[in-house]
Amino acid sequence: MAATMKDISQATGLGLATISKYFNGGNVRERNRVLIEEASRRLHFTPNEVARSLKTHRTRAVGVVIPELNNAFITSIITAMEDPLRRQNYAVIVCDCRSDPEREKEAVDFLLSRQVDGLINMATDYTGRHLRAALNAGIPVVLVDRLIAGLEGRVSAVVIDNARAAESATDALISAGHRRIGLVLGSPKLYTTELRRQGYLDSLRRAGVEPEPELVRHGGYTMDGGYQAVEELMRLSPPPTALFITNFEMTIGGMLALEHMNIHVPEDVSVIGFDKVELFSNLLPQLTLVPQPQVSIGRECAALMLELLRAGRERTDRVVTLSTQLMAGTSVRTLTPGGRG
Amino acid sequence: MAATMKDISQATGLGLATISKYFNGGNVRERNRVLIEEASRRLHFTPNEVARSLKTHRTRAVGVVIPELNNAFITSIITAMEDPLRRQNYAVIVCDCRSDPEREKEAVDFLLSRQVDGLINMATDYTGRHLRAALNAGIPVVLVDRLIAGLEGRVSAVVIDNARAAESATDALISAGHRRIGLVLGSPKLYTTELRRQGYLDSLRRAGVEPEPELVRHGGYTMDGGYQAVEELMRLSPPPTALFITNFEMTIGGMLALEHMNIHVPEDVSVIGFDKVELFSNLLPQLTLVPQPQVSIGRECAALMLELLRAGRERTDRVVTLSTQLMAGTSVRTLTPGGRG
DNA sequence: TTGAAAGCGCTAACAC
DNA sequence: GTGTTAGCGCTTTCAA
Repeated sequence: MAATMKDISQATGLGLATISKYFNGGNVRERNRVLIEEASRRLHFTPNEVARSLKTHRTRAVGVVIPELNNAFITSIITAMEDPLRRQNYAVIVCDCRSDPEREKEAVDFLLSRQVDGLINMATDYTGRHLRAALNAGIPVVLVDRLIAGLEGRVSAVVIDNARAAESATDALISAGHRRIGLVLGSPKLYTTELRRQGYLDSLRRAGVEPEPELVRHGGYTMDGGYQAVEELMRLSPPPTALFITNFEMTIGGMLALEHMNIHVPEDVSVIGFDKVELFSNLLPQLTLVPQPQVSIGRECAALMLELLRAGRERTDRVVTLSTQLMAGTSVRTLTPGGRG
Repeated sequence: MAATMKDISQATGLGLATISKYFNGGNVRERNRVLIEEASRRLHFTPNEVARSLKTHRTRAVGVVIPELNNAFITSIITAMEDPLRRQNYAVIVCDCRSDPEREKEAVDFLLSRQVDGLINMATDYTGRHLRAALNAGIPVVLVDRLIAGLEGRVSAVVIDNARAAESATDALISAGHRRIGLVLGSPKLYTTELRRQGYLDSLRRAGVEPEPELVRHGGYTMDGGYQAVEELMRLSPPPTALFITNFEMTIGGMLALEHMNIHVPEDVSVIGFDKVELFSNLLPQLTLVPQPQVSIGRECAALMLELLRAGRERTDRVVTLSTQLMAGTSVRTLTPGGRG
């Protein structure tokens, strides 16, 4: 059994309150400080966080609920947020819900029963039903990557400028002379999917290009989905002269599809991808893409959460929108004004 | 403030003990069961796990300390272990130490102060110093992927048969007629590195092939490291006729190096890789490799931990070794007996 | 089966 | 600056 403050109290002859105050940064007479430190070392004492939590009603734990742990985009965000949180002595409890709304709700309830001080959530359930209990409990919630309609003002969030990102990518293709631009999106209804669709459509509209439904495909943000979507797009007649693929996995899948179909980039088709994942950036060295700032997203999340936690009841929820910028590679070819074939 | 048992007690007119017993699966009169359930629903009551932990000295939390969260091999193991643990109502607290022994020790201490019931660790510090406090505290420790010399009998572990895996991969190259086999390892001294080296050397020895130090390189298990190691190996004269690359990242890096050097597989050089990561299996479709059973590793870890947790003080630590099996692709070419060039 | 009561290890009044 | 004490929400004897 580990040593308790009582043990330190007995060993030093000091009262419990003094020991407690010492461990909470209070002022203690130099002589007693030494006594306490010595006894603590000798008895391997560390304050029991569980007891502390019960008393203070704060666990110094934040729950993180994500759709999938096995995903480089997500883990790089988590890695980035873990650091500042841990530095403030917060434990991070990660729950992966496999993109299942049912499990997502279970995860939230589970975390609430563990009395986490705050919740960070890349939401699977776009209705936000799973968060109700957390909101009722009054703990701060920070959404990441995806906003939830109807929760405005009740939660904070960190997102990127999805619509603008998609718009400027499409703009780039249009200014290179492309008119027939294939779009590969994630699952319908997902926050990011819809905003990226919006940006694409806005760009087309401004350029006076009539959107063609057959050019828009859903690849479910998976590699297989991307593969299939690109394959289908390139089988159209005429095929698109350019593709905009809106996440990392689908971009990899799409590039594979092109390779297998023996279609060259950018000679036969121009491509703009999404996300830059460290490990694999070398795989697609020359791809023009919209990198997401995962590290900033993660840090911003942590900072926002810490701020909310500090503010307590008087907190003000807010949405942080990070901007992105197209990163030019050599995968976009400028079409000569004359022709298309 | 959330409802407590006291509230339920008042609402139902029952004693605290009865409520508690109900929530711990004890027998309660039917009429009271209904009362309790009704009141709990109405007041949104869930037992406060923190209070429970303080009383029972068990937090139902296990700490997981890993070198890096941003790693597909590791996340697939964690994903696999999270499931069974959560099903038993255990929280999983993951700490990533960035392969820094200092941070690793901090993570262990942090988790101990949170009174985790057990520790799962893919160790960075091969001396095991960081685990001392955990062992003193008497909580079960399960090592994953890497054993630590000197801790035998005091910890459990789940590993693969590294030496045999490397041996059979090398055997395969040797029976295909290769004698000059380049080996790309992780960092020296790491458990897996040394055993894989061992297996390679054993295979050569049995075949009567003199090992050549210049053919063994360390790529630090990173993609860049693999790239560089393979580049160096292929610049030797004569270059090796086959390569055995001992993890996933280095295999990707190595394949890139070969591509950039315009060296074809298997025409110019045979390759056996390591690890199979779902997302990217399609990238190297025909590669002969040694897949690690990440899912089994994760599940086995969870099962072992749950077993140790159940056994309490009378637990018996043990090491689970999972076997691997070479997965044939088309990246190994059989050399004709006559020639080498 | 149920209830009263003690106590897990700590914090925070409050009095000194 | 320090000590005394009540109590956080729960589990667990023990007696009824």
